[in-house]
Amino acid sequence: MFMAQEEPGLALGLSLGSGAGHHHHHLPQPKEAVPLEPYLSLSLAGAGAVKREEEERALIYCSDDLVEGYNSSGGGGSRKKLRLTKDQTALLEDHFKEQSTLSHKQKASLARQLNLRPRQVEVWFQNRRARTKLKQTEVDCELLKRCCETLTEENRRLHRELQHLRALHHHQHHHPAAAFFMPATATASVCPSCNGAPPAHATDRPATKRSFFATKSAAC
DNA sequence: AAAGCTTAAAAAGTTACTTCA
DNA sequence: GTTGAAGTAACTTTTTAAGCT
Repeated sequence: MFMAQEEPGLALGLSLGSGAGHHHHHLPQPKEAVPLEPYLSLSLAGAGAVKREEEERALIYCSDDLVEGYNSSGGGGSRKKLRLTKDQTALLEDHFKEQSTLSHKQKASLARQLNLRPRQVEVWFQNRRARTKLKQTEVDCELLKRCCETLTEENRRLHRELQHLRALHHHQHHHPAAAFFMPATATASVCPSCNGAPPAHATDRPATKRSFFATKSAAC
């Protein structure tokens, strides 16, 4: 289903009517109200050259945004992109650490603090969640790779041991007295990487996507 | 109770822009 | 100055979950 986005131009028209009230979850609700004041980036005391440059960038973006919008579909102008300042990102990160999703109230409050639109805060959180997930997937992937390497090596070792035992068996068959000198090489009975734990699939139903890595990391 | 519809929110996927080596 | 890769803000589409009829 297509969801209408919050267009800056549209927001200007709508923002006169409704305030940023709290809405009930999953009930039809009006478009989120957007503050009328210009969206300026954070300006903090003692800003250095780099910071001033960042702020200027955000300022240019924001004023354009108010005047003509930034959607690439509009008026031939290309979509402009804001780079959030370090302070803005830091505050967003702080909130993300506490909670990876936001209520309407939290979003509005954070947007006010940062002088951003609620939509920008929302997008930042969406992207941040995606980055977190991607990073976790990479970690999981690395874990599985290592697990695979360990098991491959173990498999090789067991094959060698099996060959050795077969050779011994053959030797004993032809020279029964040699059994007294059999070395104690037959040691492996449990996968060392699983540390004796019963395999997850022995008792569980097929793992869901979400639970798969949880069981995997416990075993390997 | 079950089925189908509607809605908002989140996830997934994509585009466009910036920065840096 | 140019180029390509990486990072990310902003966007679109798809999926999910909940409420209602």
